Amino acid sequence: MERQVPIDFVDERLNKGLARTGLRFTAQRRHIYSKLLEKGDHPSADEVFMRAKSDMPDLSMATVYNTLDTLVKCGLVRQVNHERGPTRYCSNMEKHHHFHCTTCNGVFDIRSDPESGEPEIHMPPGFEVLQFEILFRGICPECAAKQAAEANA
Amino acid sequence: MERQVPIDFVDERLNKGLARTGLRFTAQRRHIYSKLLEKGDHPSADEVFMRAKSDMPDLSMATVYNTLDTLVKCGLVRQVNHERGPTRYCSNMEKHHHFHCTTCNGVFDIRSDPESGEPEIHMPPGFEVLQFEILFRGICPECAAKQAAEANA
DNA sequence: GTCAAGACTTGGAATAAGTCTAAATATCAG
DNA sequence: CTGATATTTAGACTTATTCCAAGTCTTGAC
Repeated sequence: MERQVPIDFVDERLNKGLARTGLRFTAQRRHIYSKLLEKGDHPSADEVFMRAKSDMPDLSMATVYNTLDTLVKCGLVRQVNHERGPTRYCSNMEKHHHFHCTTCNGVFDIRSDPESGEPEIHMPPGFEVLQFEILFRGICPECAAKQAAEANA
Repeated sequence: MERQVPIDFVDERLNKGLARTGLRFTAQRRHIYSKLLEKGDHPSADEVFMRAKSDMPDLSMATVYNTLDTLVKCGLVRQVNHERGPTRYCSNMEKHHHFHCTTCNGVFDIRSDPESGEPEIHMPPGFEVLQFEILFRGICPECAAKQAAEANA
């Protein structure tokens, strides 16, 4: 299940992401990010902490939370919240969707078909979809109006 | 913003829902459910508590949590979790999707076009969509296999 | 109607997840 | 190398939710 992620790849991505936002490159950020990429699953902050701590024993939980937030801000990681419970993190930034198993609570990536430009979904075999929901994110009319008013002030 | 919800309507729905699962009709369940229907928004448990408590001062927070879970089980209410933060509740059970405003954190219902059978989405004017995600729920291959094995045992 | 059995509600204690704070440490530009 | 600033850390704190045990209400049987 473990993926070998070349450290240069981690460094390059991380550097780019951090540079974009003027943040610093640190050993902790590199370590946590590489742990996320290594196993491309959807761990909670707690799971990230345990995985990362085994190789970096002085790491603190606060740093894990800080770093995860940082990675999200840098656009290197997505937050995933589909249910009551701890936030999970997803290091796959390719356009994709999620499948949430209501039995084991697992989260699986479902990629949009990369061939076609269309948002065609290719559900991998074995997944039984009982329900789906589309979640839009953006700016609501009221907030958009406020922002427009401020811009004109 | 308040909707007048005829109490008979509340009672009928609630009765049906509870009957399906063998649960009892109580004053608290009726009260909380009618509060949810009255203002068709997406309140957190805490907000529900405050709204409901004003008319029913002895109501406890524990009952609000219990009742919300009960209503979810009865299929009268949906849980909504799109971000880190308290769970929200949605009493609109018609097929629809959600828009999450990243500025004010508000949640808005986006209905699937009811005319066409197609999952065509009609985004109301003023909403600026920056991103969207499809969330599937169901059973993953591993859990499905386990269930099948158990069924054959 | 009365009663027992079980369902429901309640307040408060307990837990889990995440945030905040202030001091120590690391990084970077010059 | 040094100062300015960003980052990390441990632990206290807050918030959201769950658990628990005692009391109350509902219901069906008589």
